[in-house]
Amino acid sequence: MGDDSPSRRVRADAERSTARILEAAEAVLAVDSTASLERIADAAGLARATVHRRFATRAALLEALAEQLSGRYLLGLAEARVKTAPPLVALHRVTEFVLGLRSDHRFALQLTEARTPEVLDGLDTLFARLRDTGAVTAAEPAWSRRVYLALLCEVYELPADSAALGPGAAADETAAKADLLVRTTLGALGGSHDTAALSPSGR
Amino acid sequence: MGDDSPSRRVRADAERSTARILEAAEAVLAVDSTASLERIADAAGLARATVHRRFATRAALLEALAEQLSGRYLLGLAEARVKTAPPLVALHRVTEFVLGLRSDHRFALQLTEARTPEVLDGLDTLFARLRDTGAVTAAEPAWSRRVYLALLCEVYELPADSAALGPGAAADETAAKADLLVRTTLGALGGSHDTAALSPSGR
DNA sequence: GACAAATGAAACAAGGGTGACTCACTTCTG
DNA sequence: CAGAAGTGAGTCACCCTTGTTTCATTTGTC
Repeated sequence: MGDDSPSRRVRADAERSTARILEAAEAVLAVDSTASLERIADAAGLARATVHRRFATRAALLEALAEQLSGRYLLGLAEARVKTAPPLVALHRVTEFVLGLRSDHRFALQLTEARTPEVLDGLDTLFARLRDTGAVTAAEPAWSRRVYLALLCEVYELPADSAALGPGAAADETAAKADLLVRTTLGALGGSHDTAALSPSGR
Repeated sequence: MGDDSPSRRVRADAERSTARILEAAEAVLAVDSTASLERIADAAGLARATVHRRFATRAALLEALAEQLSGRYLLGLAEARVKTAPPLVALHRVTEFVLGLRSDHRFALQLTEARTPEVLDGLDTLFARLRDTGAVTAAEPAWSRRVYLALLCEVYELPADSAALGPGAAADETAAKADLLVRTTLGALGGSHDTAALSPSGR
């Protein structure tokens, strides 16, 4: 799916343009999901015609964007060893990974096509394992996943100096947010509050 | 603000039209917030011209819609005695009231103008009182409010037969959802899990 | 029943977004 | 350096939405 036959070469700056378009699209659409292609092109520092050359239609651009976002999430799930690592550890790792992304998650999660079945399945198996461990009371993984994602958006948009993050949050914002999100999610889902065993000494 | 001078009479069917427009707008815009006025008019069973007669511009319609929604929330807060009743009871009452509304809350909460300062303040004082009671650990009412509203959307969209609602949910769906939401919120915010004292025998 | 209010249908102009195309120009790559 | 790939700027047609207006018709209300 990557390189073609040697006959047709893809120039380096063309790929750079594509990346810049996707980047700009994510930033602009996060603010206003109805923004015109021209505004996206401006944000990317390119002409609108160039956007059309990369992505034939607006829908194609959105699709590519969704695919990219889904890919990032999948990578995070894989790196966290969602299926094998101790579920609490995996949850923490996924959370830190996702919060570390520059994506605007409220936008990303609204993008229907970004919620790939694979991503959802990954989270669901994680929450199923958390339930089997007893870390979570909620029976339905799908429900747990929804709660987690909803809280993810709220935590993500939390200002860095919020008191909700606890003391010393400025030191490592992402870690503090991950702690808060894990704690809040487990509490919401009726877990036994043993999260202290996770955050303290280790890192 | 209701009746005018006797000189100008507002016919009954006109008010009915206005109500139908707002109703249809809420339903249609909840699905697609960029839906055209024509689709709203169709859903209301009226001509687009009539919509324009009631609301000069699209913005005016949205504003009226937001005002209506905000009014409903304010009514719920008032009826729950947010400022005087025992906070846990008030929280439960607000929740039941809001879940009983036919509004699509995910849409309503996205509608910026519907989040009136009054509504936000009402919730914030409620969560401040919950914190003072010890029912909630989270220090910042604003954070508690955000968590509550985020979970509200998820609970609201939960299918009636979801296992997350627990046994016997079909009996009174709204009550079951309210229980779930209160329990989940208090858990998320680190409350002492004494919610059993609320739901069982009373109602 | 009479009068005024309200509506439906239709046409209209204005504005904006999308997508396709051309052509001159710049920038990579071999 | 030479040719090909990529880009910018401009134009064009098309469609959809918004907002306005007109006129015949229906519907409340007194």
